[in-house]
Amino acid sequence: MYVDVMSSAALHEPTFLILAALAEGRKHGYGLIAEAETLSDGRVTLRVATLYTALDRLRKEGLIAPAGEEVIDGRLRRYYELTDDGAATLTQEIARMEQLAARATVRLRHRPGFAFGWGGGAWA
Amino acid sequence: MYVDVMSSAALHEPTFLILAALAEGRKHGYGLIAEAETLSDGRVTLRVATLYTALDRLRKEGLIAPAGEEVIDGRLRRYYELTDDGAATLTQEIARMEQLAARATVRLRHRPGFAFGWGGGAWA
DNA sequence: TCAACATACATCAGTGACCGATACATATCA
DNA sequence: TGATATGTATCGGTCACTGATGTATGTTGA
Repeated sequence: MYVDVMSSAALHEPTFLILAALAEGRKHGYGLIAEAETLSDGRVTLRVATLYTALDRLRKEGLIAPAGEEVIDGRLRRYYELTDDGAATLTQEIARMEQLAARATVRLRHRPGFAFGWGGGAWA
Repeated sequence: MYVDVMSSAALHEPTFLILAALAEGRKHGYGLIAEAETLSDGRVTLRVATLYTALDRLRKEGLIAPAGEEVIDGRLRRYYELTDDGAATLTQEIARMEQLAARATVRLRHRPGFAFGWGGGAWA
């Protein structure tokens, strides 16, 4: 299998959400859309075009793999699951995000004219 | 000024690095390339084409602003700085990344067949 | 009963951020 | 003097994402 081990290209958000959603276990297309919405607190709605092209691409890259088909209520479901390579990539991506977030936070605190209320910020 | 407050589109890595690099204070083009390289541990080299198109776009969006020009050793330097909107966007993006990273981590731990050694992982 | 809606699959053409290549100018170094 | 580093900037190509569209079945409500 051909795996670009040294790839450092950051995952786009929809792609990340697909891998993260599959981390729990196998899911089918529409299940992934629902899970991505949950993961992002409703911020991101996976579009079908994005989903199916991403699914195809990730399968070719060996990050996910088909995991059976079922017919539920007369409707076909195609399942996918994370491969070990996919889990490794996701792990790497999480580490990248955490490190960048941490470093950006430090720099923001050092910002000249740093203020606690910069207008429009919601601290929940 | 027109600001898309509810924008939920994730920043791409180069764009994020530019904003994060500017969080410390004003910087010029080549300074940003160096800072982005530092921030990403040498993983990401900002390309000039990416840099200048992003600088233009971010300026139009009001996230950064020109912050003076200088001539050092006969070479022109154009400086940029974060606007308050830019700092707010960066803050929001950091929160998004941290939340997604945390949630993805939880799901990965619940992964069926979860193993500690999945091949190729470097725990430093 | 039949139209509207939800579930579930899929494709096509357009957009926009990113990137390799290229260009120009000045300073330094071998 | 030719290569390398710093500094600016543009052009055309690639590719992930997206809006629109298509097909099919099951459910819900007037």
